[in-house]
Amino acid sequence: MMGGSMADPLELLADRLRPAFERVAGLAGVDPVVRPSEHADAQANGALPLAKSLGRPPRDIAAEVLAAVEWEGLGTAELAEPGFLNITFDAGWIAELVAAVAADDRLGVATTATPQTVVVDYSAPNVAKEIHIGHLRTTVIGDSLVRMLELVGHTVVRENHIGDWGRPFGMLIEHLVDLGSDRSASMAVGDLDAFYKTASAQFEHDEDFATRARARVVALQSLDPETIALWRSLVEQSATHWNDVYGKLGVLLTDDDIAGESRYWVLLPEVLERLDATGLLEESDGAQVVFPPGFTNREGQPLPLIVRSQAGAFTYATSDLACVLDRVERVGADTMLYVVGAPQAQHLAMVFAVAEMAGWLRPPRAAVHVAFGNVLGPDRKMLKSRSGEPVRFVDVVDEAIERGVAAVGDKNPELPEAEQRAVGHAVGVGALKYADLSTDRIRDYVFDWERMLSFDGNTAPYLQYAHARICSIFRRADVERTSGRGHPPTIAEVPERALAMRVLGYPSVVGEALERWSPHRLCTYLFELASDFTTFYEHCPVLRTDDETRRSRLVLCDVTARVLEDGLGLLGINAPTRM
RNA sequence: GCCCCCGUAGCUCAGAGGAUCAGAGCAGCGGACUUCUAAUCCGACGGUCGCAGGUUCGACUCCUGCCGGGGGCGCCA
Repeated sequence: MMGGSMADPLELLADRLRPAFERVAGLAGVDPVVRPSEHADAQANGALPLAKSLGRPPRDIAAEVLAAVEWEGLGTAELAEPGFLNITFDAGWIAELVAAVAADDRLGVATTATPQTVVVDYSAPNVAKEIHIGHLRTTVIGDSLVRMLELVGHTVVRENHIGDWGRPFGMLIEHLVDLGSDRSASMAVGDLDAFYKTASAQFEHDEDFATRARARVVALQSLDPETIALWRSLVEQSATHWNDVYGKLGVLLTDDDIAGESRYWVLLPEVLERLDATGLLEESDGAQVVFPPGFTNREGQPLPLIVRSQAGAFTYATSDLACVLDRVERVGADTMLYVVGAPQAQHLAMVFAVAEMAGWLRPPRAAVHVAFGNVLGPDRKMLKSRSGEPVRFVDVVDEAIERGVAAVGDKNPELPEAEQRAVGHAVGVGALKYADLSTDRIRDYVFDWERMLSFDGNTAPYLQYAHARICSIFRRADVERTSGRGHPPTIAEVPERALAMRVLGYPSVVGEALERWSPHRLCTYLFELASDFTTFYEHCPVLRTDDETRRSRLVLCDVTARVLEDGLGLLGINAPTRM
């Protein structure tokens, strides 16, 4: 799934060293273990692990490799004890690579040699329920993965697995009926949670209502036209609500991506039949179950995946299995990503295990749980509103935008008002998304407006600011951004070299982020890139220097800004040209 | 009780293909604005990488056991 690179000096170095290591070792497939180094541009550690198997001192191996490699045009290498090779690249070589990247619309990011169809399951709000802070991570992480996968050339199928089916819909529809169809239209703008709660409370306390609700479930499942119409209106009005959030947030999901539970419902009997046909289905306490090996319950007994309850109802496990079948057989998915919270790990592991047992999920076809931790409040507990309710997603996005606009207006009051709003929107939403994406997804993270909106440190505004400064340089320079592309810059000063090297690492980082399904890898890189740029900016005048240096540095500025913009784009974050 | 995840500087977090990785940002301290946007930069300070063992030439990184925090564990999704 790697993105791959055409210009990463570390990869090119590894390619150059590998044959030498293999020759010296007399083995194939030797890893030269090339890494960034503090003592040079790169180090090759490959001699160390080889020492034991070859029974030779690592320094002898390294010395032999050093002698066997053609260094001309690439750089110089030194041997360091006990067997490292420290490599310093020729400035001219780095400059040529930068020129190649700058001339490339893709900034060196190659398309994959093995394009796949990848289903990305993310966001998953519920019909007639408020979309809340708990949906932030899945939405933002999933969207970023979609963008990265598309960039490297995979066919991506977004699936928004909304909760739009099941028992609760009896009471929800009955409540809608009670409100009257004329009032139903206003539900979307009202409080969805209030709607759900009222229905739920009435279900518990009003026996008549509960009876109607139960009957309504039956009507729904027999696809009674009137009931379906009511159901559809609930779905549509809820969609309006979350589409509002998606729109403000700048998320790719549309109504076309909706693949809710209702879609899989018709496949449930087939799931059972097919499980039965494979002989996996067992009866346990009156329920139909499958026992995937390796899972135990409280008593240490085998833990079943229940696909049909005692009462004869299908479960969400059945639905998830149907989902696997659909994605494999209809969509033709090679890889299925489930961007779902970490607590679901066991459930998903069991579903995947059963799908494998049934032969629906044979390697290399793979299902991956892209798990993530919680969003925590300042008290380090799950973020809640003051009333103890989950925080509404729309409120968070609105506040982010408000804060972003306020910050921009505060820092740059000269900006025309319309631009202040647009830039503020990008800054606020960027800050929100970046705060979420920049932490290793498996961990919980602490939600903090102050920190995410700070212009210092590893934040979106800092990256956006670096980008805007570069754009400002070009406005002042009054030259076309494209003018220097393809011309090798002069790599003389330390900050120029550091910046150039960093730029060249972009494709590998995209590959790494995809390999681990971890956008935060890309965030770390972009922060380092922005830091390298500001150091360069402080120490290397671009405009106030001789023409030749100016031309050279503008090349670095241009390519840096493009990597920043492109990288932020992969995170779903806009890079304004002015802040 | 069993299983999963997390534990790195005062705070928030990187680093997990073993070695030349003890890192960044923030806060605090000391500097740098007749600016290419100081929304920034530079410097010093700051940690027995939860604890204890083990494997190895070498462990923040791998293994085992503890401790602490969070989560999951049959008919809700």
